[in-house]
Amino acid sequence: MTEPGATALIWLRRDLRLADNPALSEAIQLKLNIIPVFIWAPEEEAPWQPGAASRVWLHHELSDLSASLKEKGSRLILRKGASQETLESLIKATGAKFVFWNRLYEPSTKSRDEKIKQSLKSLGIDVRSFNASLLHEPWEVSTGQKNPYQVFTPYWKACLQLEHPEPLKEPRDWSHPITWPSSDSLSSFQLLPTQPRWDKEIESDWKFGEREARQSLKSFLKSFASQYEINRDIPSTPGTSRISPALHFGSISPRQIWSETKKWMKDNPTAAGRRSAQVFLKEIGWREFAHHVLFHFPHTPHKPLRSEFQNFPWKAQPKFLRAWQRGQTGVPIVDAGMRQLWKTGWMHNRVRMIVASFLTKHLLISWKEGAHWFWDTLVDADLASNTLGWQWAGGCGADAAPYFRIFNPVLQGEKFDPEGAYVKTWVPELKELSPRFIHSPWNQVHSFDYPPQPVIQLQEGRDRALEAFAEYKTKKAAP
DNA sequence: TGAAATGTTGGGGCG
DNA sequence: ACGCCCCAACATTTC
Repeated sequence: MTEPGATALIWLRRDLRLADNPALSEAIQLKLNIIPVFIWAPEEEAPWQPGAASRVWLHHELSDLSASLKEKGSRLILRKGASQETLESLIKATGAKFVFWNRLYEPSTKSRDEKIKQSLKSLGIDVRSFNASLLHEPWEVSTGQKNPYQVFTPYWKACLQLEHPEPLKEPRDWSHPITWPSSDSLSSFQLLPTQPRWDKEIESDWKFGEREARQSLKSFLKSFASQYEINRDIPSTPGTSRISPALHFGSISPRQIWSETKKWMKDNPTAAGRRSAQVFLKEIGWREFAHHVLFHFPHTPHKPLRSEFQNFPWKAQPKFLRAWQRGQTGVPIVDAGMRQLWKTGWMHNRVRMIVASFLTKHLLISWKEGAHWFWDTLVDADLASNTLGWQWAGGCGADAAPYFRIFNPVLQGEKFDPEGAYVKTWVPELKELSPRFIHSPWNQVHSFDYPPQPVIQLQEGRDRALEAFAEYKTKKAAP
């Protein structure tokens, strides 16, 4: 290891993988000595620094990536501290002439990275950034009038017209520096909880790392993809890919998903299978759309995209909010979802829509409260998707559900969890109830340790929401 | 990626 | 046999 090649820092962030990692591959292509670096600086993403569940995921992801790098004779250099100073001190310590990274798109990370790029360039460093986490850069897709899209369907149509590059192969090997800079320990990041070790449930529920992510995509395609169109709405079945947390931290990339799914479609020419695969890819599309919207409307994490909702009179209702958070609303499918989230860091997508509608419509609590709770409890928390999803539910976002589209949690339960299997898994108090009453236990006399009535009567909540939204609309129209 | 209210149709019971 | 009514099933409109 005495080659005289120049050294590159590969600043890893949410691209925690070796395959399809353009920053890494480019540096290898240039025959540079590679120093992979991860910097823990959560305050730079405030107020949306990784939440508690997200940190647990990150811990395991970093641990796995570190092991994979070791197998390659490399290392993952971990550092705590401000990103810019840390990079500068690493440059000083290693003599690196190159700093490569893959882009992030949130308001905070985007402006931080731009600033760092300028400042490193002024030091004479060759700085390059790449696209690793989106099929299409947010600025590559625009309407006929060159505006950003605000409606999903035309957005996705436009995306489908574009080329989708193949993912990069995992590099076999590359050059290492002669001496390594020092690294902090992963435990010094303190990503795992201490007092109650609530992370154990998450740890046993998920598998981490790049290899596992690709494996779970493969087994999803093999076992579930052909039935995805139907099964994805049934929360008691493993019908979804559950790939979202891996996508967030980049142990898998959307290009890899796109490419694998397209391959699968070629081998599975049944009409139903093809349709299902397209529906699955459309979900990847929603993620892209969310990044597109956040990039062009960076205020949306704290303000509604549709500005006419700016002063909507959401109610505070801390008691109801807490009941919702803890899965104690007395509405079975809502409580089941909220408890699944609390326990495993994940909630089935169909149920996310139901609990979000219940919070914003029946309880008239702000979408922002929901967004904050999800941010802290989801292992797949992603600012773009979280913001889009919650504004969709609250009716104030891009391509949002109109205010009168209110989910009835009883009907949703009966439709998508007809036997009550999902409810019984997460609300075991109700496991003796028959399917007939499982979604509306208040209709049957029982003595279970479960709220005898929902926090709000469903009819009353629905009527109140319709009234509130309608009144706000007319007030806006004639101020 | 909704649900409820309202409207329409047609089969069958029944005087 | 006929017309009336009921209501389920489906369609459309409204929130």
